[in-house]
Amino acid sequence: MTIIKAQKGTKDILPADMPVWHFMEEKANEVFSKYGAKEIRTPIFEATELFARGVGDTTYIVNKEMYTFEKSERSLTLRPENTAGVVRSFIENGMHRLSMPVKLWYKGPMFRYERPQAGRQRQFHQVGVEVFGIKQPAADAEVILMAVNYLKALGLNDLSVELNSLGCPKCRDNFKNSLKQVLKPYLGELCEDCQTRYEKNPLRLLDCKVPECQEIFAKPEVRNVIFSDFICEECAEHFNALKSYLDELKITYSVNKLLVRGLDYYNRTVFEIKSNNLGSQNAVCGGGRYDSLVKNLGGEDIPAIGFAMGMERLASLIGKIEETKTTAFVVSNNSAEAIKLSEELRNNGISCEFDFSNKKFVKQIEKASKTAKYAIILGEDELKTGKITIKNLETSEQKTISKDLLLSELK
RNA sequence: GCGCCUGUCGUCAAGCGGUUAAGACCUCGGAUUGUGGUUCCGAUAUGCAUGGGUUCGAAUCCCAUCAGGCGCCCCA
Repeated sequence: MTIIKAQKGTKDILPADMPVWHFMEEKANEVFSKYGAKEIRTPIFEATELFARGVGDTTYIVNKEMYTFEKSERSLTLRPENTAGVVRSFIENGMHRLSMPVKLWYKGPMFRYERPQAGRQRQFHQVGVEVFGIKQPAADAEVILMAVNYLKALGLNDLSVELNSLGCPKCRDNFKNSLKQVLKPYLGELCEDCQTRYEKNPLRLLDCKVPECQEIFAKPEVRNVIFSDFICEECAEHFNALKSYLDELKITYSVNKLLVRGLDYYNRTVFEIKSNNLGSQNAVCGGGRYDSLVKNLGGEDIPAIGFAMGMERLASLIGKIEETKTTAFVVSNNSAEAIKLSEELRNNGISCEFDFSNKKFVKQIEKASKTAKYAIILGEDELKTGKITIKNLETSEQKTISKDLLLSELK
């Protein structure tokens, strides 16, 4: 019999990992609620077309990394990210008629067919926020604030915020054109990837790491274009306003002109939060503004901005959190009495286990000391006298009391 | 999709061509038939990811496959 194993790039989240995951989930609810965000859960699979139109059919994710399958002549895809799904739901449920802003947060598994490595799995989890309906830069600031404060609530401080503005479609086109123009003479020298990027998505040229391409980008005339303030007056105003909000809020950030992000829907503000303790997959958070996505997916013309964080990456930064012990463990050789007493305690809100196999008391207490705070000893002596012995397993204090007093002892 | 490295019990590992496949933790049992976290004993791999090969002889060398790690790519 061959043993069936978890599929490549997937992982069990085991009981020992749960305290960290519960911590991340509880903090998400706690922090995002403070900003008025409500949780939303959208389906794990959607129409393939949603991602092609939403995320963008020239993106790496949509082209190479989607889990797509056919069912009843429909093409379905396991979601590689959740923004498209949330936007779909926003439109479908008529949320544009709610009073703006509509703030939604989510958590859940995402799927991308990639080569796994540290901090990168095929099934992974994201927690994220989407804010709809506000075009003013204060919304950008608030969204970044939500991300930063969530990370703070998790106790993560050694992080840096990077910021950029991609401009609006208009000024971005100008930038793309001047970029293409200045690179034209060097086209033959660029790497293969960059040659396709040149045609399909010139912005992505900026994050190429091939040394030869970097050399070309370092040439003064190319550099001048890359680092030029290409964005139009309105976009620049938006970006400046955002920066001054962040300055006033004492959020430290750095502007990274090369920050582009791989999803097509972004415009104006994009940002990333990175950790220095993660190896090469070091981005814990990525996000930005996507003012035309709602409209492009058939909804009203509603601006939006959001971010997503990789929960596995967060978990590895948080480290280990101890499992909580159950409160009581009933030590007894009388299963009938033990199960009755245990259930009574549980009905009063006290977590409790008991020994099923009538092992020796030594063994039972040993087990109790590993999993519980109190041993409740219900042996022959106690059964005869109608009393109960309670032992605090941390302090070794022990007393025999009448059964009615047990609950107040445990509270 | 590409490159480099790794694969011995549930876990961490020693072993580097001839060993009875160390050791530690966990688990289970006993010392201790009603008192734990210390101690002491004992049990637990005919097996070294899988399949081929080389050799008198392979966990040890070679090849393939699978899985994992890291980097590129990409991204959370």
